[in-house]
Amino acid sequence: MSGHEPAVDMLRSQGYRMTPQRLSVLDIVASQRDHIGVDEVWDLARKQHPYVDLATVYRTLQFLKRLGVVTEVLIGNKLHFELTDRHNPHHHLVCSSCDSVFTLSPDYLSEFSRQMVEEFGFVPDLENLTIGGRCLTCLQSEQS
Amino acid sequence: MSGHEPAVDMLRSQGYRMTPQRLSVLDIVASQRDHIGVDEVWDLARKQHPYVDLATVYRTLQFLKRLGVVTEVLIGNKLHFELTDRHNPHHHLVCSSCDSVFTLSPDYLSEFSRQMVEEFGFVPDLENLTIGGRCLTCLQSEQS
DNA sequence: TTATCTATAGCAAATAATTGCAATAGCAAG
DNA sequence: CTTGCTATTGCAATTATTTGCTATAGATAA
Repeated sequence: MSGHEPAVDMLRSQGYRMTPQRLSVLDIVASQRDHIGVDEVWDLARKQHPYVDLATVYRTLQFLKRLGVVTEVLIGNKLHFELTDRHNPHHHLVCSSCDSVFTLSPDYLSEFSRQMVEEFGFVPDLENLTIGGRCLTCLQSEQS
Repeated sequence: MSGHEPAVDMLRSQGYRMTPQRLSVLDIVASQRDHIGVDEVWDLARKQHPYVDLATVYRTLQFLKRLGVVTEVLIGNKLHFELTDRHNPHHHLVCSSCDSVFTLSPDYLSEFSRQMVEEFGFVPDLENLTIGGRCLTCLQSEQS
């Protein structure tokens, strides 16, 4: 009915519960074309429910992130989220000057990831990694 | 007298000012063996001055970070800082389970960095990048 | 020295995100 | 359908960080 039945079953089998609030947050993130800020998720969620607490939105997003359902992107100093795209995985590059977000093929970091695991037993969470820096446009428009 | 004369001159020549607060924060970070949390910097700074505002500590640390003098490390969800070590540059890997911090040679990401610049004109700030993930110890002690 | 310019500090308030606790409500079992 | 267990919510408070504004005080030049 909402298109998330497999996810719901998966949750239940793990001892988690599917609540209207969670379903709502998931639907909202899933229906975005792009990543969305926490406050925007909250605003949209409140249109569906008489009241949804902001803390619940935060907790739900972290919960879905832990399950790998959504991906976190740090823009400026606000958290954004997008539905994890298993068919088109990518990393995020964010310009600290203009907050532009660029997506990057995982190919660029797959060797790095492999090395971390192999040499140090450290499994990096590149899925939710935001790499900060300066984009071409901002670098060019900087006097020095 | 405090060992930061070159830095002070550099600041002044750029139009910045060296204040007792800034010098204090710099000294504190520089005297740590390891990275240090913002609140700890604040506590130590207040021992040197009758009053130093927490906002000043935050602003000073961001200021010094922008100049490349200190490096930011995100541990858990608190910012830590360490003196940038030009002779032994490194990245940080942080376990999201136990908050252990591992340092990593820049060699592992130099090729990646080069590619970002060359292919996208994006200059990543790997200096202040914290890579999250799970360390070997935590992975082993996880039931599943 | 003294005057001047303006970067910086203190302060208070705002913003972002997290957390503890008691009440509620999923959901599995009977 | 009812019951019981406990995951999850709402709520309030807390923590972490940032920001706007005004007064202060570095630093340069007269």
